[in-house]
Amino acid sequence: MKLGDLEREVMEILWDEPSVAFSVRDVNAHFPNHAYTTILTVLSRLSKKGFVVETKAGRINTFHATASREDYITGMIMEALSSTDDRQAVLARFAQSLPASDKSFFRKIFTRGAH
Amino acid sequence: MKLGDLEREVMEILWDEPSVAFSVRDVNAHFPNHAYTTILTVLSRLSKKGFVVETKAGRINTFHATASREDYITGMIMEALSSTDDRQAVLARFAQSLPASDKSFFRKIFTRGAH
DNA sequence: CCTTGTAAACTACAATCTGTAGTATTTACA
DNA sequence: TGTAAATACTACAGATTGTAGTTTACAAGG
Repeated sequence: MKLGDLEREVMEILWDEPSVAFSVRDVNAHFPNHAYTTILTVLSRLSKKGFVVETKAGRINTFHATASREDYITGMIMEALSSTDDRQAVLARFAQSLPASDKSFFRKIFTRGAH
Repeated sequence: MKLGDLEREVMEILWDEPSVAFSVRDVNAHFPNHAYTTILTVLSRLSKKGFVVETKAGRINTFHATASREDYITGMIMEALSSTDDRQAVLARFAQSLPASDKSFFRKIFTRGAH
């Protein structure tokens, strides 16, 4: 599922500290230009979309991300990849487009382990 | 830039035959359930978005994709990748998530060439 | 040249998504 | 039990997209 700009910005906050249970107020503290209820709405929608989990702690609801940023981004990449039936063409083009530092990182990953 | 469902379906037609100059009628032939003007609108929007080029051939406009499907998908992947400051974490997760066939394809790619 | 059929341009509209936030309601605690 | 804070509910506007009608242009044939 796709995220809007503000939704994504809120996720960034939660992703940065996966182990923290954020109250609406906590998140809102990062967005001084937005109303409390705006953040509340966004968090509710993120919950409905499955990106965050809402936990009742007393009368306060707290939120944390259900998956990591890496998972989310990887998911997007996989989704993009799945939209072709010529994966290798895409993978090749992708590999070619990477900056040298990413290439050497991949080289390390793929030359380790099973051959 | 993002494509809607129908926009994407139309692009698939053009991507499948990059060298063909499609008239609106040609494209519409692939979408019997859609009105001619619907396809015309979609192609115009794709043109405005830069995904297709419109060429006047006599009084008929023809369209072809400006980039390949591989380019488009690679672009989406790159965009996803650019949205983190920990590329390696994402790349590692990504590599790990690939099916074995993709992994071995990558292994081939990255063990060739400069070491 | 005038008609006619096709092509393109222009206009319109509804559904959905997202940002935005006010208002109403609940509830824990002092 | 009153009050402050938190949540739930409701609302709305702008952008995007699917959808297509209406209007205009125009080329070719009679």
